[in-house]
Amino acid sequence: MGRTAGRSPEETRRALLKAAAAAIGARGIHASLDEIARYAGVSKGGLIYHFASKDELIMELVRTELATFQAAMDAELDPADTAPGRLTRAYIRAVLIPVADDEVRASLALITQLMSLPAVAEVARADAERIDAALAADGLPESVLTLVVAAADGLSCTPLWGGAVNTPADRRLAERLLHLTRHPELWENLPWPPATPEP
Amino acid sequence: MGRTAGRSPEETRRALLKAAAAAIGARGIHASLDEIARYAGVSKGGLIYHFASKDELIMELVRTELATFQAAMDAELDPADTAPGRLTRAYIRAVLIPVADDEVRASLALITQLMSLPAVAEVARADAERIDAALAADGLPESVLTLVVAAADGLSCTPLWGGAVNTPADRRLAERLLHLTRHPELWENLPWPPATPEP
DNA sequence: TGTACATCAGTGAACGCGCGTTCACTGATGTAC
DNA sequence: TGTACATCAGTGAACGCGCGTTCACTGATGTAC
Repeated sequence: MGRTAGRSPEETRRALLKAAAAAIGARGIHASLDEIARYAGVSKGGLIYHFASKDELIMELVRTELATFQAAMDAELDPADTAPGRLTRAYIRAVLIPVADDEVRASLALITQLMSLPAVAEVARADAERIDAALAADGLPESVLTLVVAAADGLSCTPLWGGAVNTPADRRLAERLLHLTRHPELWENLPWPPATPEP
Repeated sequence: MGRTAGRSPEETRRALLKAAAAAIGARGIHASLDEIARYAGVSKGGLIYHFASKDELIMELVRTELATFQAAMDAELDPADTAPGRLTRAYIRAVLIPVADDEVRASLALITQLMSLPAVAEVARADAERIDAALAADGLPESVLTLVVAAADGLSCTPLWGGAVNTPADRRLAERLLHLTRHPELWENLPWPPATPEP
């Protein structure tokens, strides 16, 4: 059989990426090409027509995932917000975007699966470095930025160990983190003990 | 050849687990049994004598990793510290134990590799639930516990995305988190805006 | 507007290789007498 | 204290299966004239 009627090649390609995300998230990085292809409604050969190798398919999947997070951050960036910390606020909101538990878990499962390939880890590392640099230039005091980013990251990676996500306590913490980005002096002016000197 | 002189079976077994941790951490969950066995100085058959299947080897590795973290927490538990939050302080110290960057990264790489197997994820989830329950009963106000645990988790999972670990800013944040567990009112009494009502 | 032809978007069988598992065998160690 | 025998702690070859990749082939689509 030749070209399947009723679907453009681009749609087939997107279906393959979506099937790859679902299969790899659910069954691990060793989900077979046959499985992925069948899930997208094509043969293994059809998959290989669009992505010359499994590596190519996976790298393309990674690029779309990273782009999706960047798009989420852009969407959370408030044009009316010009105060210091605006990017950090977008980051917190994007990281903690309230979606279904299962979705968060599936997305994390996919990412951890993908990260097991060194080539993927390298691409992700470069992307993380870019975001870190942008956050560092966002105008917040370092101590508050460190706290707020660490806490947001911590909330978002909890499901990695199987914990619950987006509990009421989590949401209240998120609110407070956002508040701190607008009033960093609250954190900085707490009566901290003197820092222990570096050895 | 029969039993290799100069090493007890228990030592061989431990060497195999150590080799498995190194190989899986470095080359992923698909590190071959042959590779692991050779690294421990035995044949593939010798490995299978100690662990009947790859699954059994991996599950044993998981159990030792979880036990190692529990032991680290126990070691950080200060017997002289009887104030509320003592367990939480041990948790923070255990999670952020200052070791070499490479070690942290290797350990996280191993864990994420292992977590890709559903059976492992289930065991880890149960263990995380047990620790969460213990922390919840540690006598700290929920809001402070949520903040402190999230921030500690966030600091410790940063290398997952390739970030730097244990920077001066990180260490200062860790000090402050520990301080907050002793003075939770500092956090609670900040002038927070009223919580947004649940929809 | 039909038609010939090139290219696109696949199919499905076959290949080959890596790897987990099985198995027959063996030298060292422990133990009963 | 020597000796026979069972068991332990392995070796290394072979098997078989899953899976990524290759390849010959094909019907649908696009395009020049």
